[in-house]
Amino acid sequence: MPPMSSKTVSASRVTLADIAEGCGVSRATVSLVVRNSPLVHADTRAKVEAEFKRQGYVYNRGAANLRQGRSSIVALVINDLSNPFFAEFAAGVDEALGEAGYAMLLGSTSESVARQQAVLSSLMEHRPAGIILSPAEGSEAGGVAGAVGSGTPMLLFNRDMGGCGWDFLSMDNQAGARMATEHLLAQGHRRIAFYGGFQVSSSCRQRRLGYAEAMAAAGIAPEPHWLIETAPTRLEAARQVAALFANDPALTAAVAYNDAVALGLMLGLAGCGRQAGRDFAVTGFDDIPEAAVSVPPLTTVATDPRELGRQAARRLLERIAEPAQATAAIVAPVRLAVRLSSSPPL
Amino acid sequence: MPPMSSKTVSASRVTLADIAEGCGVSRATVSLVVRNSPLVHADTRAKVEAEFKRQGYVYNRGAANLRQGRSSIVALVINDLSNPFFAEFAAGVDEALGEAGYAMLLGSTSESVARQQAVLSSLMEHRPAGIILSPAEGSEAGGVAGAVGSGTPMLLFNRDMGGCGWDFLSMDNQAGARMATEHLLAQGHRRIAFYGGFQVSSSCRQRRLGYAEAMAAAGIAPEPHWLIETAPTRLEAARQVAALFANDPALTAAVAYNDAVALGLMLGLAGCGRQAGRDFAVTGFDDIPEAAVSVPPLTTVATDPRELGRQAARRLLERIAEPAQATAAIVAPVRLAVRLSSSPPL
DNA sequence: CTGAAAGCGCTTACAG
DNA sequence: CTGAAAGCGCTTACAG
Repeated sequence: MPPMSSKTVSASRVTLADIAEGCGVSRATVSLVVRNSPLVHADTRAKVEAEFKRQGYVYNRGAANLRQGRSSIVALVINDLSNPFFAEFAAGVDEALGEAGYAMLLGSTSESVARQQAVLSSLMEHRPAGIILSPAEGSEAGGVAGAVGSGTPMLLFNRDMGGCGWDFLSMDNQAGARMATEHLLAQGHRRIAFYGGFQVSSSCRQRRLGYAEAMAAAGIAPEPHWLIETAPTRLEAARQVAALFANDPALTAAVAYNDAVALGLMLGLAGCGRQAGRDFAVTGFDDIPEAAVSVPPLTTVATDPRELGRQAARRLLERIAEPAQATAAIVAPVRLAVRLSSSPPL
Repeated sequence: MPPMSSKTVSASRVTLADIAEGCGVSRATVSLVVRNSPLVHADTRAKVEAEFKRQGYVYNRGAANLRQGRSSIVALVINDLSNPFFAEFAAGVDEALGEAGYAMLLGSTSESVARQQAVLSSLMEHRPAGIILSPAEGSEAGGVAGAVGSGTPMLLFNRDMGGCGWDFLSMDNQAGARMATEHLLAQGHRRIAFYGGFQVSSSCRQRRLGYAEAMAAAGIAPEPHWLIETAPTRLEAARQVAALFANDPALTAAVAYNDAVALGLMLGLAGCGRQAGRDFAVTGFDDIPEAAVSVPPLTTVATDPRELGRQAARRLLERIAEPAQATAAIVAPVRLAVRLSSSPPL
């Protein structure tokens, strides 16, 4: 006599075979139902679906992927999730991935190249269909390629690593810095510094390029000491403010590498007896939430990180669908949010 | 004649069998090597590991998990990644999970119960070893249980849903609000409102409780209209400020539900001819980055969301290791960050 | 439209 | 310490 079991279902151990047996069809048929194949008769489908409910069936996508030799996972590797810019980016990636039926595996590197290698290797063991990587500062193409291999489509975000056949998405750093500089020029500033960031980073180079472009167009040749390098953090930016005026006390404005640097700069200005937005103009880059509420509110180049995330995911999915297509470098537009920190010179 | 292939390895299609064949051992042996079994001879291990390198082998954790009937993935489901509090929390979860060799599958719900159901169901198909869920506003235990089943350990974060045999981790809302209220009382305030949040949310109820406790201890019976409900957003908080003074223009301070509400409240005060930190004291909750740089800087209850994330992950991993143990409600301590927004009354 | 058999890449007993 | 066989839960041809 069979036991009166399977009324209470044992924790999601229900398999396709159980369903098949439960309603008297083959496993193949159940498999077709689960994947919405039109081959199966409506009555059969209904019967099978009722059995799904009854037994509490949960599809095992891992098993399916193993058999099919594909994957419904995309890995996102980010330097710093606690940076709101990347958090928004991740939210955008998740959004677009979810729509396409992919799940997102997330890893973070804390800007450490060593951790990045470890995280990439570990994520690869889950056989993602593709990877979105925002490279840690100082990443090298060789190391990353070694961890990822050549079989997994990858899209680089924010920092390029020398065309290794990967797609690359970034915001238009050059145009952004150009817009910020042009804005300051339009306010009547002439002696404008470019403040902060590491020269080695591609985003810093691009922003400096935009700055130089605008200055040149205005017929101004920036002095070498108008270019000040600092770690891209608030604290470091605040510390270096003295260096800004050491060589040229007549500077009246600065295009900061990013908002963190700009906020640090504004803080440091006070220590030099100057006040941002009053006797010195500052612009930032990123438009982090704080920018709108700082004192004074910070004029900055606004990007839409969530939209960037969506774009990154969509582009990667395209490549997953068609791996052979040519590699692309996508540049997303930016806009200037003008606030009080960028007033005309005295 | 065999082809001279396999010099350039075809994109990570290398399997254990290839390695076994490549160095003349059985697949079982290679499997033992990959899992660091002490059973295998050092020479054999070295030979196999050399072959890993040579062929560029990547372990397929999905296949291993399928066979072993376990999982090395944990799913994190969060209401809003663009909220820095949750982003930090996620970073902490990721950190602790990584240390333990787990990968993190991330989903976000945008505070939508419907999306939460969809996300949970979708993530379950990847057979996570456990789930950390920060429930969307209005979640019900039944729905969540339906999507997750009873076989997967789950830890709830931040919002409880009526003891369904799940672990629950939250910060000490009650103590935090009590501390904030006591601080205002110590400054000499008596007519103190509790401002913002939805009464239905457990965190709001707990904070109100802490507020009431401190008031009672000071011998003050809060008037009913000192409790003002608003959506927990800056905008809504700013809009409702008039309501605050409609019934009682003599209020001198408010304990705000969280920092967003507090910042909105401070904004709205200006519209009523008052100034936070000068003729009205405000405290917040969360210590978001903006709190330190707002004008005036916001006194607030600081939590350490990254540490909360680590704790959540560690607790979940414990339960995964030992599913039978009793369910726990973990309350993480908080501290008060005193700043200028909470000055004494005029 | 449905069923029996083989296989995805791994691990697990079970012998040796 | 190593090997041959079976199986995790699914899908894929291939017959019917």
